[in-house]
Amino acid sequence: MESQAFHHGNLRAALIDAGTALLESDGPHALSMRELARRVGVTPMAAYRHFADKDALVTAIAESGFRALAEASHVAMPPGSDAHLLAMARVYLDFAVARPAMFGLMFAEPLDMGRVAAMSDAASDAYRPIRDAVAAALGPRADEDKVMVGVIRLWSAVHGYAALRLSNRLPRAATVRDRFDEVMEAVIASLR
Amino acid sequence: MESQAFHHGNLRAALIDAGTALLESDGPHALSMRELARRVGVTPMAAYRHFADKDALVTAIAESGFRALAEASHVAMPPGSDAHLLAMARVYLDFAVARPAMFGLMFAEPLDMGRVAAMSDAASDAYRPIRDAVAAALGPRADEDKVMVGVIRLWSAVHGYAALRLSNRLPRAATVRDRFDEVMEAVIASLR
DNA sequence: TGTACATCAGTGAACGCGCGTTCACTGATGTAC
DNA sequence: TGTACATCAGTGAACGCGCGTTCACTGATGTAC
Repeated sequence: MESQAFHHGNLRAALIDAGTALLESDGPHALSMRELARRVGVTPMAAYRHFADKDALVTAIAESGFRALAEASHVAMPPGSDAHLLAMARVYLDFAVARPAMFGLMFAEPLDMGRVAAMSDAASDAYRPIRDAVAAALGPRADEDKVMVGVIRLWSAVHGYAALRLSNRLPRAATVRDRFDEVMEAVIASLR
Repeated sequence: MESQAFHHGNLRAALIDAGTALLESDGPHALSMRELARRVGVTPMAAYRHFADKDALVTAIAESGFRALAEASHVAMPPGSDAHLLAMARVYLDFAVARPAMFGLMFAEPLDMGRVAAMSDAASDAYRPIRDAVAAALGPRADEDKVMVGVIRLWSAVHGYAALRLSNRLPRAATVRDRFDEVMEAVIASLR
């Protein structure tokens, strides 16, 4: 794929990929239209053929993060079991640890979910596995309201742990995986 | 305090205050040495008499946020009770909701706690009330390790809820205060 | 199968801007005698 | 109490930079006939 063609072929995807890489290696401040165009080997203005402005590109990058997270959340394991919930929690934490800048970007702004439809969809895709897993764990007798509270309890705990760990605000001893498992098991056990 | 004096008098504090205000009104991107100097009515270079560089100023602003949070965390209530823990959780959430940009800044970077001593102190001040409250709730028989796990469970839940709420990732119905109380009560009840 | 031409996806130069920070300086303050 | 002078806390002009975005353009592609 190194043709010198005038037409790039898949510039949109290439920009998002370059953005994802740059985000992780140099942080969110490094994300710029010019630098991404440079990395993809294209004129700054070429990006504007695919994104209305910088904000649109950044949003698309965050969106791709949500999609990756949603994909990783499909854990092959009997749904409804405690082990299933724990496995999903681990996926979430592992994602945050492996891609801290992306994780930060995804939750950085109150990205107006109404305005950016695709973003909203991607985020929902990430939300659904959690919801379904909790619903399965609580059993068919739990109504939607109970499921929602369960989701919030679990998600808050996992997200909070991940966020605090990334920002180095947790006591040292807490950052090893076993501590995470211990904490999550307690949360999960208390869910029903 | 509107003297036209050559010497400002308390430039350092004025810059931090202006930064706090600007942060909340215009977001973290708006924080700049030049703009803050402008707002305080001083030459851009004057700020460098008090801060080595921009990073130092921003860190000082985040630090002031931690101090404000720590101060607000001194809840007048019998320590050790569930109500005390719930009240502290509310303080945390209220802080995040009232000052979302500050909250974001405080946890934005893995602010190298070793490098910036004052920052580390301020963050510790914010941590201690939580720790003490959990220790009181668990009683004197709980060893330090047990307390730590309790702190992580509570803090993760509160922080995660706050972070998710600020980024608009929670289901709508979950954002009202009653839902928060419900969730936190469940967490607190399951602590011991 | 061949060609005209509309459309698509880039180029390239330029703009105005605000930023962090440098440098050399000067007015205000406070302390030693 | 008065004054010399070191130090402190600002000024003011300038730098170089990278950015987002504008404008007018041109080469490549693919479709209609």
